[in-house]
Amino acid sequence: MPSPTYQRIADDLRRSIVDGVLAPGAKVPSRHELARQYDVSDRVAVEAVRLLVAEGFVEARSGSGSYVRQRPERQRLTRSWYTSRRGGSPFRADMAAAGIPGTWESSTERVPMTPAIAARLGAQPDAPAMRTVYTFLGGGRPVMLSVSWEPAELTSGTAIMFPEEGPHAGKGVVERMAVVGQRITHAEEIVTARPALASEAERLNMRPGGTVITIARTYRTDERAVETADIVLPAERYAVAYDVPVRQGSLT
Amino acid sequence: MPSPTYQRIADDLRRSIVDGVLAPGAKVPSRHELARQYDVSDRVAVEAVRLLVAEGFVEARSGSGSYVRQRPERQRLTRSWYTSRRGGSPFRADMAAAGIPGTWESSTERVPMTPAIAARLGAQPDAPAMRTVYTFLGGGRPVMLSVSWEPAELTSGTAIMFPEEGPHAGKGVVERMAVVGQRITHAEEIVTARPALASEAERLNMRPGGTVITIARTYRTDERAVETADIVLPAERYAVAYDVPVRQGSLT
DNA sequence: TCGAATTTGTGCGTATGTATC
DNA sequence: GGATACATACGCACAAATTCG
Repeated sequence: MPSPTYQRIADDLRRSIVDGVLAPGAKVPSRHELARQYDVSDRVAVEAVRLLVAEGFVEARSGSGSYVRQRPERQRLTRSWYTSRRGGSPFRADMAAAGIPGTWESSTERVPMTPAIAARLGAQPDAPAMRTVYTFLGGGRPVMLSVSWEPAELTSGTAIMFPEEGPHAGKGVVERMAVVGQRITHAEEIVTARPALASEAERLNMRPGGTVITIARTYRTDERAVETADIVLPAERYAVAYDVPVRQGSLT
Repeated sequence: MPSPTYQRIADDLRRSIVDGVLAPGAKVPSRHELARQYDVSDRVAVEAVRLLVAEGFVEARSGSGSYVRQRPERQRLTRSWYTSRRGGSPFRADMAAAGIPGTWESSTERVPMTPAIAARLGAQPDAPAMRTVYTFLGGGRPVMLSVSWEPAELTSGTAIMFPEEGPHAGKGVVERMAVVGQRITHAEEIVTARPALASEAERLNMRPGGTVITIARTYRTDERAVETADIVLPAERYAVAYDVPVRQGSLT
């Protein structure tokens, strides 16, 4: 069972691209040319190029041509405890490491928890929560989305009720929760990847169908979960770095 | 600028799927039916369904029909130090947690380091290394790939030269390196996601174009890097979990 | 500024092969 | 074996964007 023709053409072009024969920015043969070169109908050439576009190798500009995409360099997001020291935000520290000014916009609302969030926070479904929606900006452009949930029970009526208002704004969850006596000792982060939702792709300036990394983060004290967030970032532009301490098994 | 017809059809179907109107396993209208319903050519219906297939919402079975795919449940891979205790392998522990027997195949060769690997290990390019290629199996099926590199200088001529042979086979890097006096204290893991290479998709039983999570892991002592590995797993079937210790800033 | 050529995006109708039921 | 459905392919057409003389 031979590969279909459009696959074979796509394979040829893909190899040329990864081998550098077709450099980033270079023009991919137009569909007329491909059709001629491979002696096929123009529709087949269209399918081949369409595949490469879906894979992110090629960017097609209507009226102009199709060009080899330059993949952006991946920026590293450090997700370890020591970036949250010094009262700064981890996000700002990461951006600073890349020489980019990091800022964010947010809005907070009091809403009932969804069932999934309630499970993560160990609360009753529909328990009241403060939900804060963040858009993180690197150099003014949106680069990361996050939705954070805190049990209203913990913060209602305190100075940290609204995460991004008051004297503790922008200080990070660990310091804020300390204000109400919650001593966070660790965070759980569950990382995976999936296709971007249409709304996410639009907000993050991604091509539709691109993939995002998601991090489900839950901050905990030794007793309970005090905050959980869903973080979304474009997989093409980011990698997340963890430092995992290794304890030698002294009992073996 | 109205969306093209095939997009509109795909949008309708996608919404039906995520809303549950079309349940997993349900049959998607055939292209003839779609063409009739939307009063378009069958080619347009083909494009619409093809899009959903590429997005992973639909599985097309030739001769039978197109069906709503049920997304597999994500299995959690715990990547924290405490799973490596007790002399077992972290992978086997994770699989056991899911009730699946975990095994692996491997082969080891002495080869020079690639430039990228040498940089990760802090070695000269082309320095000799022991490279071990793993295929991890869950219930007999391949679920994870990994390529591990160790500086030959550390293990040459010792009992742990071949990671999967001898008395220390299958014990994990931490215990093996302890045998040659290397006390591993932490691991760095850099996580990201990208489209699967054709060879990876085939080995992992993924659909072509699917996305994989990659983990670049480096084990270190306090002095140096002693092992590094590239781990590849299907994003649809896995999530990786980290437990991040949080140190309260006592100096602030 | 205009207009022609090029290129992509989308669409139509048809045809053939093959897998499934 | 026949009906159905998907996969691939051909050839053509037109709109919109871009390029360039």
